[in-house]
Amino acid sequence: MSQHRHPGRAGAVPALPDLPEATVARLPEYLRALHNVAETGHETISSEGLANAAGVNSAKLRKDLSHLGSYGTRGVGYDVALLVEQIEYVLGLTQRRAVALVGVGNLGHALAGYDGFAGRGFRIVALFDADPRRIGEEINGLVVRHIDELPEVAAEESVAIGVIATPAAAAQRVADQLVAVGVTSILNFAPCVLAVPEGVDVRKVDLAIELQILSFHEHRKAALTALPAAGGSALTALPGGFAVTESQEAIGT
Amino acid sequence: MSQHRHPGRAGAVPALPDLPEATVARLPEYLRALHNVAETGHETISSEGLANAAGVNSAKLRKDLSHLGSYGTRGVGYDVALLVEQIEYVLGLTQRRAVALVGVGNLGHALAGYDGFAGRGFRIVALFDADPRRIGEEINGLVVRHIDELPEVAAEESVAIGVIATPAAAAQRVADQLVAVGVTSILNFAPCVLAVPEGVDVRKVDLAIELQILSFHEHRKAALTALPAAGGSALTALPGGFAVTESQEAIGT
DNA sequence: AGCTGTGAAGTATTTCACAGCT
DNA sequence: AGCTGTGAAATACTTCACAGCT
Repeated sequence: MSQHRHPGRAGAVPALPDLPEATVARLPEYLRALHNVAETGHETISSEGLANAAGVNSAKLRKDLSHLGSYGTRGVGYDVALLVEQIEYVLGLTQRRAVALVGVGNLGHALAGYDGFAGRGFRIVALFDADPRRIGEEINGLVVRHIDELPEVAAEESVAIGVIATPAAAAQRVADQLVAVGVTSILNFAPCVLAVPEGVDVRKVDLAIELQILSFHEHRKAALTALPAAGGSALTALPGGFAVTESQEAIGT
Repeated sequence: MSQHRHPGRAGAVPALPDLPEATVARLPEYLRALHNVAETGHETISSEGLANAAGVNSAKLRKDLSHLGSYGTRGVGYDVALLVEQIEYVLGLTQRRAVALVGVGNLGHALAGYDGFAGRGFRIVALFDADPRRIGEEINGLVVRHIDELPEVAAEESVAIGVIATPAAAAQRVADQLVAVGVTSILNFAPCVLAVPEGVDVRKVDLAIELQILSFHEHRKAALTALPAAGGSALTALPGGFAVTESQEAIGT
C-alpha cells in the first residue's frame, strides 16, 4: 500500500490528504447525495447505495472515499452524518465562504438570485458591474456597486472567491482586479481564457461549449444509425431498461 | 500504441473518427480561439499560437488535432479557415441544432436570453414551464408554453437538445418527458442525477459544485501557507510572472 | 529553419477482484 | 454473510522528443 502517510498527528482530523483532482471533483456530488440520503432518515449507507445516488460505480466511490482516510464500517457501510462532516471538512465548507460576483447582466442577475449557494456553503457578499446604469440596483438584498469599489469591499468582507459573469471582452480586466485584491479562486462564465498568476485557481463554465459537446455526440449517433452496423447496442429502438448513465460528472477535472 | 484503426474509407471527409472524450471536450475551445484568431486577420496559426489562445500546451493541441486527420502544414501551421470548418464539421455544427429549454425560473430566464448560443451553432426554439403563472410570458421573442405541449412542439421543430433548468425535484420527470419525445441529448442544470436510457447523453452543470471545488483548493492553499514548508513554489508572495494556468478546461471528461 | 504528426514514455484514473474486518 | 479498503491490472490521457515534410 503505497499511500500518503501524512506524518503522525494522531488526531481525528486528517490534516488534508492530497486528493486526486478527479476525486475532488466528485466529492461535492457525494455530498449532495448524502444530504438526500440523510433526509430519508437512513443513518448508514453502503458504497453501492451511495454510488447509485451519485451516479458513479461503487468501486470508484470506495476508492475516492478511501483517500479521505476511510470512515466506513465493513459489513455495514458508511455513517451518513460522519461522512458528511468529513467531506465538508475536506472541501473547506466548515466556513461559509464569501463570494463576489462581477457582472450583473443577463446571467449575473440569475446567479445573484440563485438560492442554491446559501445551502451549499457560500454567501454572495457583493455585486459589481462597470455599467453606470446598473449601479445602485438592488438584487436579492444586495446593491450593485461599481467595480472600482472592489478593493474596499474585498477587504471588508474578506472575499474568498470571485465569479466573473461579464462579457468576454471585460473578463481579463476583471480577473486582474480580483487578483490584485488577493482573490485566489475564480469561477469564470465568460467565454475566454484568463491569464492569472501561479497560485490562482480558475474554473470555467461555458454553456455553449457544453452544447457543442452534446452536439458532437448527436452527430456521432446520427452517423452510427446511418450505417448498417452489426454488433452491440441498437440506438434506434429505445431500450426500456433505465439506468443512471455513469459519467454525468459535474465538470471535469 | 494500440489505437483505433477505423477501417479504410479513403474519402475527403473522415467519416467521424472516434475521438477521445478529452479531445472532444477541448475542440469547442479551439474553435472559439480560432474565431478570435480569424478576426485578427491571420490566415494561418502555429500549434504554439493556437495552444496559447486556447489555454493548453502545444503538444496536447497537436495530438488533439491529429485525431481529426491533420489539416496542418509542416513549417507553416494550420490554415485557420480550414480548421474552423473541420472542427465545426466534427462537432456537428454545420446544422444549427434546435434546443428546447425547460424551466424559465431564475436561471432559465437568463439562459433564454443568452445571446451566446446563436453564434455558436444553436437556436432555442421553445421554452417550457409547468407553472401556469409563467405560461404565455414572452422572453426574447419566444412564448413560454406548458410542458405538456412538448410532444407537438418537439415534432414540429425537431428538437435535438433539451436543457433542464428546473428545480431538482422536477428534473427527472422533465428528463423522462424529453426522452419520450425522442430527445437524446440533455444539458442538466438541476442539482441531481438523472436516470436515462442508454443512448441518451446527459451533461451536467452545477454551479454550487464548481464553487465547492474551488473551496477545496482555497482550503488546501490555506493549509499549505500555514506550514513552514520547504521546497517549491511559495504561494504567499504572488509572483509577477503571469501565465495561462493550463487546465482551465471547460467541463470535465 | 520551422513546425507538424506521432511513436514511446510517463502519469492519472478507472476497474477488477479479493483479502480482511464486523 | 456482507461490505469496505486496496493492491494489481487495465485503460485513458498527457507529455516528451524527434523524424520527416515544406
